[in-house]
Amino acid sequence: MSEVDSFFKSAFSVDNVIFGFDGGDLKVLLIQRGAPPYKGKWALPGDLVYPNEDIDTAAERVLEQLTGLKGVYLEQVKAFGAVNRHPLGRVITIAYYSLVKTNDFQPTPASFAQSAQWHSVGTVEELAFDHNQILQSCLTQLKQKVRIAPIGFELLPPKFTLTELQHLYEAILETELDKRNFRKKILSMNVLHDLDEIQAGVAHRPAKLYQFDQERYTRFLEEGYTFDV
Amino acid sequence: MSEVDSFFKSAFSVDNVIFGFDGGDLKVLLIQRGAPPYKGKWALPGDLVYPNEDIDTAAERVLEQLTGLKGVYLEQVKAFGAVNRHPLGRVITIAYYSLVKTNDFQPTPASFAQSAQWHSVGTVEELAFDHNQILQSCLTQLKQKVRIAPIGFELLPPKFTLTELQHLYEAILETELDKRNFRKKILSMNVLHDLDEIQAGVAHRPAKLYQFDQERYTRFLEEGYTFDV
DNA sequence: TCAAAAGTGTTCTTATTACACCCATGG
DNA sequence: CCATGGGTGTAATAAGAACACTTTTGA
Repeated sequence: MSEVDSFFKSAFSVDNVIFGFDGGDLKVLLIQRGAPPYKGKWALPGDLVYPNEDIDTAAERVLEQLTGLKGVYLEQVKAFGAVNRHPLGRVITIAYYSLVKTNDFQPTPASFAQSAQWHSVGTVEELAFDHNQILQSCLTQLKQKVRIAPIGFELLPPKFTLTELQHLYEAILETELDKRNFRKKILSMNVLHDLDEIQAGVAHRPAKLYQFDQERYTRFLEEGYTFDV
Repeated sequence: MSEVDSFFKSAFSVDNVIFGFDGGDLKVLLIQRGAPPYKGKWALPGDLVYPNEDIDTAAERVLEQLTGLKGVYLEQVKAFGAVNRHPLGRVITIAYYSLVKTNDFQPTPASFAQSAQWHSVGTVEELAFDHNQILQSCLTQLKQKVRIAPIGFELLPPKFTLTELQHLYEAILETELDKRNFRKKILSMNVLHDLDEIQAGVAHRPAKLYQFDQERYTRFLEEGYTFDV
């Protein structure tokens, strides 16, 4: 084997940390590996990148195979490339995270998985490969990003209450927020559209429903507006 | 060729955006390519990752070959993996940036380069591959990071004046800062050690010299301190 | 004595925090 | 009528922004 060939004796994969929110905890969608190595262990969904496929496309493909979803929020975090991270060869992986609405689909284990299941981020067990480390990096990045960009909405249904939004931020940031201050701040950003609708069928005063106003946000961005929770 | 083999018909490289500061502009160290493709064009220093080499190690190696420096600030940004980003095959690259003190070395073109030279970040010409895009990503990340972590000091000599530090921040953040407010803020963080020394040989009132106090910063971090310019 | 950059405080404005009660609904 | 979560305002404090003059040195 020539020297150049040996450089090409390696592969790359993508791993996708799919975040969801069930109203209480921040969740991550894990698969149980259906093939060695680490058969039976929980892991992040991922796959090798096809030779003629962009890495972003590969990440979208992994997401779609597992959830059926297209066009959801997806962001690359970084590459993981320790020599021995994969027991069967040299495989560098590119980590992504996605934000999905848990009600939009039922996870269907893709070819590479025995099963797929939501796990609370706070109580994730030991995962295959270096996936705990990857999850941690994605979580750190999400925490930062959610404060400076209006991406939290990606985890909520199109219509939501302010309390739901607050609980989402509390779950992601792992902190408690003051109800009045949170509402004041989020409403003062002017990117929520008051739908003039209220919850139905709840055993308490029904809350108003809001919607994220993407158009208005885009317009504000052009004027130099910054989102900042 | 089997299907599995075709997955392994690819390589990965690292590219390292080496930032420096000359007192005025933020600089980036570019090489002029000595071999095809893009022979003669300016590019980011980079190299293929050896089969038995961690990607971080590869980035350190590229840096050392070009500068002779070890142990300097180095941070991964992200991977670039469009199918056609490299004209000769499928090559994914992992982008890093480093912060160096320009006075510590003279760049020596490594084997892969005809020459190496500092360029002002603001006036970088068209580079080889997708390197303009990579540079842009690293710059964006540096801008964010420099505000929340005391890494600016990595670009300055061990002893520096507050005005030099301010000019550095102005160059990175592409903004003007108020002298009094900047000094108040940076001194209130208590991570600068006043050396009780002053500049010599300047045709104006000599400035006091300061040093970044890494130990004190580390101690503060443990107490939950956050750096924030 | 001039030019050039160093050094220094105060006021005003804005953002952040802390905090407690009444309201609407379903059971 | 009770339990549950929804909804609201103000005062105190802290952080950020704006701003001008005196000092020290070398030429």
